[in-house]
Amino acid sequence: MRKYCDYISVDCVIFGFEIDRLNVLLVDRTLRGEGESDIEFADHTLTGNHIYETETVGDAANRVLYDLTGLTGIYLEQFKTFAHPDRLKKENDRKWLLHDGRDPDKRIVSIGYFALLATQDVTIEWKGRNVKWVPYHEIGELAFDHNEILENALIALRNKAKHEPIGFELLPEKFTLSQLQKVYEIILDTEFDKRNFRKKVARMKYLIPLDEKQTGVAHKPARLYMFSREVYEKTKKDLFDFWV
Amino acid sequence: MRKYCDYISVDCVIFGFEIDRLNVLLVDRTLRGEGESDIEFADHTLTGNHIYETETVGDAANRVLYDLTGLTGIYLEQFKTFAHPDRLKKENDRKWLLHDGRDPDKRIVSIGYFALLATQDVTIEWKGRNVKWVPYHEIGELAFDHNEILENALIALRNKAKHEPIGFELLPEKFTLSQLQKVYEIILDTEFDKRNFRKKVARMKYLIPLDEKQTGVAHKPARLYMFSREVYEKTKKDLFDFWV
DNA sequence: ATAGTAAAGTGTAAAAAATACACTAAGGGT
DNA sequence: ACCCTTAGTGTATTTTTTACACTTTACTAT
Repeated sequence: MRKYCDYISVDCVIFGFEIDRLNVLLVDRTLRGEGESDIEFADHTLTGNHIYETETVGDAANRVLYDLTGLTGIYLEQFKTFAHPDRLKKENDRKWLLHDGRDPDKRIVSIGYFALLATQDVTIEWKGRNVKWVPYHEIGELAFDHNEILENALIALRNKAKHEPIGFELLPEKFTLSQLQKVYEIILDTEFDKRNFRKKVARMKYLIPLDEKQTGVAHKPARLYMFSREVYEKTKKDLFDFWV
Repeated sequence: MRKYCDYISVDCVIFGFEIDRLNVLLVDRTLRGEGESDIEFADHTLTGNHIYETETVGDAANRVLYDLTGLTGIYLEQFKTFAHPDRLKKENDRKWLLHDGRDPDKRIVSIGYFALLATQDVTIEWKGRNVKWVPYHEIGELAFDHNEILENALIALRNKAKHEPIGFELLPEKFTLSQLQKVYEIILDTEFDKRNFRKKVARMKYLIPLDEKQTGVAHKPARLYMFSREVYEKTKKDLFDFWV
């Protein structure tokens, strides 16, 4: 059996977009005592794990993602590493570490990744685990230093989204322009004018209009679009955005 | 005496700009045998060190920077973490690790930082160490995985430079517009039209023109400018650069 | 003093992009 | 047939980008 490296871990901030919300996949940790309703302690954490001794960190992040969602090939990006000497020294942290059979005194490096996917891509059967989608703005205090990791993930996501077309990763393969606009409005916490937004994206050749329309909606169905990574790679200008 | 944490290290890619070159501060490692000119093995590495058991990673990076340059308050940014299981398994790596009294079989996480400063800010007395400036394009094969770390540092620097005003960090406190233009041309490996560049930066209020001119040049002396971080923080738009 | 030289500094016209703004079209639900 | 909801579209104005070449200034060498 493969052994874990007991001082390197990955934490994945799994973002999932849904209609008009940005969700994060959290692990619901509830320890019960003797009686069924007798909660000893409860906490939420990001998804994460130690890495195997011979595994790359990227592979470990993909493994965590797969174990919790059943998905592969998901957009995943390393954004920051957390190694503060006191990062696992909050009130309950010691309890959880002991409960997980980890050495609570060991200094653990956690390498942060964020993942992007459409909430509905995680199917019911996987949701049965002790894992759940929580809207970003409703996330309270998390165990360990996971609030800090989460904040940094959102900052990284924002910065990336401003300069590279990754909003698509949060949508199903086929999407409408209104959905795309909403993704950016939510990530960047702003609003765009519909006509100007469309004028702008119309210039991006990697946004492919399909001969297909939305179905099952109680209003004029919108045209569907796809993102073409190939066209993007070919046409992206290595632009000097300059500092503003 | 403080103990090192033997599995966490920082590597600093220290960029220094000079006239029309981007330099990197490298450690010259040459081991001699019995005779003085009898080189056993020689290599170059980035600057780095293990972190102390109770030290933050950022403090460790600043410490490395201080030990090698005597400078404090330098622009420093974490850009990526390297933890591949085989990252210290090249030909000579084992020799160096043993030579440094490190366990060659231990998997070591290295957290990468890049630092920006003006080459001339590193004074002669510090240069006496086994450390030297090497122009980026003249850097050959480095020990360990340091070429990979270096490449990633440059990519991170480029991306950052496109979207945030950090070119100033590579210049002395007072600089000319031509120097600023050169910095960006070198970092981004491109050329700008002088008039258009000036028109563009003229809009940035945090670029403060001084009532001072260059001295000691054999041509029309240029006006000097300063970067005002305060004005920048106040006036920066949280702009949607959008993806191109 | 004069001429040479090296980089500084400056303007304009044309094209492209950003901004502000409001109505009609289409389809499903009742 | 009517209503509800979202899709989809155009124009005028301002701002930004782009392409492009000559004059100015201070020092240097004679």
